[in-house]
Amino acid sequence: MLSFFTVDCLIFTFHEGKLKVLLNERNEYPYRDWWAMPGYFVDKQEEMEEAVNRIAYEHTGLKNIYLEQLVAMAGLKRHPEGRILTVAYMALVRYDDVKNKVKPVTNYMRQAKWFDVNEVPELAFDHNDILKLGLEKLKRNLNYSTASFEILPEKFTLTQLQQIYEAVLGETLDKRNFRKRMSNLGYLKELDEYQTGVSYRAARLYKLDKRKFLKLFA
Amino acid sequence: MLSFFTVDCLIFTFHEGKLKVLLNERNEYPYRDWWAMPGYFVDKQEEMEEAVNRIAYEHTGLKNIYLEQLVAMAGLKRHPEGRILTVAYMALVRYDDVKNKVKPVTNYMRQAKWFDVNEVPELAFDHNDILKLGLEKLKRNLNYSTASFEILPEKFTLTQLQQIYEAVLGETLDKRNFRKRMSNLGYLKELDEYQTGVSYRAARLYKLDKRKFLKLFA
DNA sequence: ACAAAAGTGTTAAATGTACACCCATGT
DNA sequence: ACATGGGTGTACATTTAACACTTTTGT
Repeated sequence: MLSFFTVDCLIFTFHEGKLKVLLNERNEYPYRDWWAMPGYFVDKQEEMEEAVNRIAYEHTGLKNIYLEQLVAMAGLKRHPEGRILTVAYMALVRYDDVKNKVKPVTNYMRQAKWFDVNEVPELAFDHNDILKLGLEKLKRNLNYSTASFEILPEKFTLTQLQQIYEAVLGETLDKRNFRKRMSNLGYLKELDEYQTGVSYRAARLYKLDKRKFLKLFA
Repeated sequence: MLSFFTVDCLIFTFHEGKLKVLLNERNEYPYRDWWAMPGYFVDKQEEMEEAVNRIAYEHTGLKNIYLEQLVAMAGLKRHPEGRILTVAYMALVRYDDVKNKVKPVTNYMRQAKWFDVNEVPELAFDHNDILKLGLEKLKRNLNYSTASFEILPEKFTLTQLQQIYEAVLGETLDKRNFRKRMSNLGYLKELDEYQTGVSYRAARLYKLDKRKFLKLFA
């Protein structure tokens, strides 16, 4: 039994130095054939947080991702069949965990595909607005959240971390100052491991020290 | 014609050195006789932003206040008659503008009253949770928003400004450092006017220089 | 040997923090 | 004269910002 509101999922990842967002090609009216954020109706007897996880899974194949509320949209004209309120959620996933798994398990959606955030087409409903709000939130919280670490491989190089900062902030940063700042934060664990498979000097790998991070913000 | 979701308004002000929140005593079931945030059903053909302004007015008498979206709540048990989704908004008003005007114009609510944020009773629905989220948002944004200036008289003393910072952050601040920091921001206009009606040395008044503030954050 | 990215320090400026006393006003 | 809050400066520590070259590795 369907409820009278929907949830939408704004799912970001990071791959090849670019910030990406996961979109579905719709197979259902309205907006059939358009690209849209994964989203659907919440069931009558289902908590919204359960629904958003279920729907993320059904439309993308991704499980156990951490979704955080972003905004509610209720414009009278946002949906052609009359006002359908939607609550948008936002999540960050590691590309390596999911690269082969982004495939809808319902046929409401034809496919799921990663788009560079700078190359997103015109989307269904008000989804371009939601994306914009999501990017702003990402930017606001960059320094106070583990967002960058949820989106990177568990072991990452400082250059990868810097690329995320640059992609999210939309500006380039000084390498030395960036590294100094990150070390001073004290929650990066320097590993005795190095990148492999690159044709140049392999970079050292780092991990987030979650304990220290939490201590800092509690 | 009523819609199937509500909006709630979290309205803050500042008076006598304290941060206050505006609550209604309910005259309707459910939660008749309880205190609650001003809130009600959105009309079917009404934009949510219009609704929140209308409802704020009907339940408190306040007009033309700037409300910003805070969070959507949709717990299955939040409303005794089944899930009613609500979108909570947040506003800041000047006590001097409104002190004699907080009076409901509907009889859904018996009265509207300012509560010290530290002395709020158990509220209807999940309104205590919403209040907590609102206070956190206030704190997060304190340095990047005009919140403190919307809540103060247009002409204010530095001590009043400091009291807001202290109330919102929940800690005391050093007077000299606070004043130095505020002057350095460059968007306070020092007036040639002074407090009146106090039985001690009258403090100089200041205004927010909106132009300079906007330049700084755009 | 070349291409590609990794890695590394210093200096100057700006900002933040700790701290205590005299001043002006109304009663 | 006293009670009350208004108003002020200095020294030190920390953080930020600008800036360029050498090292390592794979091909």
